Amino acid sequence: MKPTSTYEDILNTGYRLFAEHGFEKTSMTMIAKEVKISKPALYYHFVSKEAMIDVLFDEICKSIGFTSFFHIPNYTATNFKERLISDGLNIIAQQKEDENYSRIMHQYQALGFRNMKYSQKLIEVLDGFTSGFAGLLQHGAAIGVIHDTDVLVKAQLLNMIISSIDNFISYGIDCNYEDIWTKAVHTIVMRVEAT
Amino acid sequence: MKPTSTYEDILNTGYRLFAEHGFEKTSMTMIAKEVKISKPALYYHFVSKEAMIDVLFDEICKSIGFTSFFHIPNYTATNFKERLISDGLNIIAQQKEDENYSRIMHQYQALGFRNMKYSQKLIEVLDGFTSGFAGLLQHGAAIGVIHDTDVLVKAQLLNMIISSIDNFISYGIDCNYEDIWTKAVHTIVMRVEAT
DNA sequence: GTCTATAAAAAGATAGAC
DNA sequence: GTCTATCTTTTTATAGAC
Repeated sequence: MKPTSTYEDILNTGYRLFAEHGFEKTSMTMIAKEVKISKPALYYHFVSKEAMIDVLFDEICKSIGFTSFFHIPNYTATNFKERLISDGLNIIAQQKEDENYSRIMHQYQALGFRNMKYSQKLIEVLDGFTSGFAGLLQHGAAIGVIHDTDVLVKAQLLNMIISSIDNFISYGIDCNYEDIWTKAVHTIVMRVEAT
Repeated sequence: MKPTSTYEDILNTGYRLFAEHGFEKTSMTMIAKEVKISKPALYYHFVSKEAMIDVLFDEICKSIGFTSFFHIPNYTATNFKERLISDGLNIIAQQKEDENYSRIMHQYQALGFRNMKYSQKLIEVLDGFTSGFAGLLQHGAAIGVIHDTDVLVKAQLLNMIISSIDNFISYGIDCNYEDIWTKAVHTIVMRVEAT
């Protein structure tokens, strides 16, 4: 999958430049110059600009599923709430760390409006979070720490809050996201407990 | 602001083509052809492609503020919850109606990563929704229909849910958004009332 | 695997006539 | 206000040598 070091170098540089300037405003010339190789050398590794964008997309999609952040078996009756909060905070921390991630994902989202091959995967990821949260809440109900009412809607609300926090961070809006997520978990999942 | 009919024609066509193909993939030639005028005629009305994109952005921003959807004076003790739900459903209905809107706004959001003149206005709109919801909840607390605890966080959560619903709709994800918003209002704002 | 040189197409924008 | 014709720049991509 990654035979040469140049190949990896190109992918990393492409990731950064595409995030910074967008797909259209990033030319193959720019990438070649940044990697310090010639344009034909670049085309030796990637048959076209689109192919490079697609490989990059596949690589990114590998690491952003629900199961990359939430491991249901780790959730017990005693740690359920704290674990849900901290795993969510983990996503937030990761988004804050790499701001190129949000930028490039917005590019793929825009591409998705015109090409289903992008939107399909993105929808899969989003749906994965909803069903992931639903499974997690179901598990919480099974071990008796939360109510089992409206599980799907609650899962969708959690997914939407996490998605929006990511979005707001990418805008550069300065909120106390940790506080928001914590309160969201309390409000949506733990409404029967004390405030 | 809109002297000629051709001018409006260009703006409407630009809105549609930019939404469908993106800013970069929509050339001035395409727009001219679609409006059935020549390219120089197009440049007579808009000094550059960027100027056209900017005018379009201003026009859109005029109509998407919090106050376009929520009118606090209309909220009374008896209709508070129902009004909050129905005004939100109104936004959802509007997003569903014009799918070009979400598409073009994503383009502006992508531009905002590289040019503050776009992100600033977008952030203003988002912040406007948060402070708008906060004012609305404060009003609700003043007339005694909801608790006045965590008003800002609740406002941010409502904003995030509405933003995400818009986002999910633009992805083409098929949920019962009306149900989600209704439950969100019940859960976040009305948690002391009966389910 | 990498290079120099170059093709081929398309973009934004303008000159100047009507 | 609108046109035909054209300029200038930049883009993706390739031919062919090393």
